[in-house]
Amino acid sequence: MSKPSKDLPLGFVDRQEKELLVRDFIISNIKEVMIRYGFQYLETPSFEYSDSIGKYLPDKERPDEGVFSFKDEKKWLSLRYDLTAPLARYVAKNFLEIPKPFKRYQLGTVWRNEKPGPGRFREFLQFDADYVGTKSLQADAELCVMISEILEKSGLSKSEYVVKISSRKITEELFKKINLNNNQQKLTILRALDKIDRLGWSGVKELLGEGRKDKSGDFTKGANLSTKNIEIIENELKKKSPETDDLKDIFKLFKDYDFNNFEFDPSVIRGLEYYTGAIFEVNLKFDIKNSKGQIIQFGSIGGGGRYDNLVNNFGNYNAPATGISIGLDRLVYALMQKKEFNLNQSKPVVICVFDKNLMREYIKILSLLRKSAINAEIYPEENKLKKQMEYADKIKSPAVILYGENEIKSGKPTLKNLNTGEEKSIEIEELVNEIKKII
RNA sequence: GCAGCAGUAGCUCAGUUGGUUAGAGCACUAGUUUGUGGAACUAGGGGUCGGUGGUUCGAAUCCACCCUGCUGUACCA
Repeated sequence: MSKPSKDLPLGFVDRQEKELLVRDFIISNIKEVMIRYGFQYLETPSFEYSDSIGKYLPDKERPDEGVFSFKDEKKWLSLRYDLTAPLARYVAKNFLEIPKPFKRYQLGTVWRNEKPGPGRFREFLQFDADYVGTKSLQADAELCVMISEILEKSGLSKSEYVVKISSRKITEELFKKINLNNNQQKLTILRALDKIDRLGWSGVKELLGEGRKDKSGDFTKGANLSTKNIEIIENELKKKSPETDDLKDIFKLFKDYDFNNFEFDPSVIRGLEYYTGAIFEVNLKFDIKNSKGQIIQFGSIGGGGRYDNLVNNFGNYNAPATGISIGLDRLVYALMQKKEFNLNQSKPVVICVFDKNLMREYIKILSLLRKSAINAEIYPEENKLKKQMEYADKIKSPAVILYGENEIKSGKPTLKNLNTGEEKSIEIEELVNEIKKII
């Protein structure tokens, strides 16, 4: 009989305490900022009906790739791939009850059924803040300011990240200018423009024209634009300041907020078709390495934008909205390379067991310590002292308490400081004070 | 999906032009110390050499296919 595999499915990972503590630290910053900015906390389920999260199901055995799905009785269910679509569904469902505008934030795991890349997994934690029910660009501006406050609280300096901003309106006007109506072609163009930072203008121009062969030999079909139109696009997108009203307004607001860690970048596209206005992307400005020390194409750690029609997809309510999300695990991954976090939670003092018949005494000491808010535990069984010491050392315990034959006579346990190795004989009543000196 | 690289102990890796019984460091277990961790010393356990098939007297080593991982590229509502 073959044993169960200890491998994990592609793109899924175990996450250990060191990483989780950094993540918790960031989450606590997020919550603090969210409360300060007046966002309310929401949780929606992991599964939604597949059509609710934006996947249209063809008459096939399985829904399209990209999401994890299964068929429940008659309907297809899918694990959510982001938190924005569930929000739109929630707003449409509860439209009459919720405040307008509705500001909500959410932390939740999302799943994507696609090939994982460096720092990208098929299961990851996302943070998402949205502002539903207002067209005001003050909402968009505030989201950028807010995200930057979270990043800086979490340890990034202004020179280490930047919020890039563009607007769907820029490309729309561009399409008018070159008289383009073909939706498929528009998509191809947007995808091409999205790659400027990686491929540079030369690569992008190939993609706008006939196509591009990458170094792996794979050929990507282009948008087949004329040389003249490609030139128009290049000229428009090389402009250093925006000409659309929405961005002009947002930039004015940034000034009022005294926020300046942003960059106008018309190549920010974000692929998503539902964006209708401003688009944001949060980028790190330092190199990220993998476990082998190679510098990798890390991409952005988050982004968002205005999506004025998404809620309307679910019904008759009209709720313009704007939102931003951060991939928390990616942020943690990057942050841990940049900074030493000293977030080790204080480990328990270990009470060694010399004789299981003395358990009553050990538990007395244990209770005393725990009541005084000292993390403590009893080694679970009678064992060689060496074993118990090794255990305490392994978990980085600050101290052990020895209470055996020798100590029982005087009634005074020995407290051993595991950093210095120093041992002291101490009255039980004084243990708490002595331990507090150590930790 | 396409392409490049890789897969040898729990981890990091060595293994010569194909040649007996496949190694090292770290980790692990036991002991030196039956009441003392982190250091040292001694001993020990642990491998379908990613898998399957082929070439060969003989394969970790060569060939084919497959699987897995990494990196790039494509896609990402």
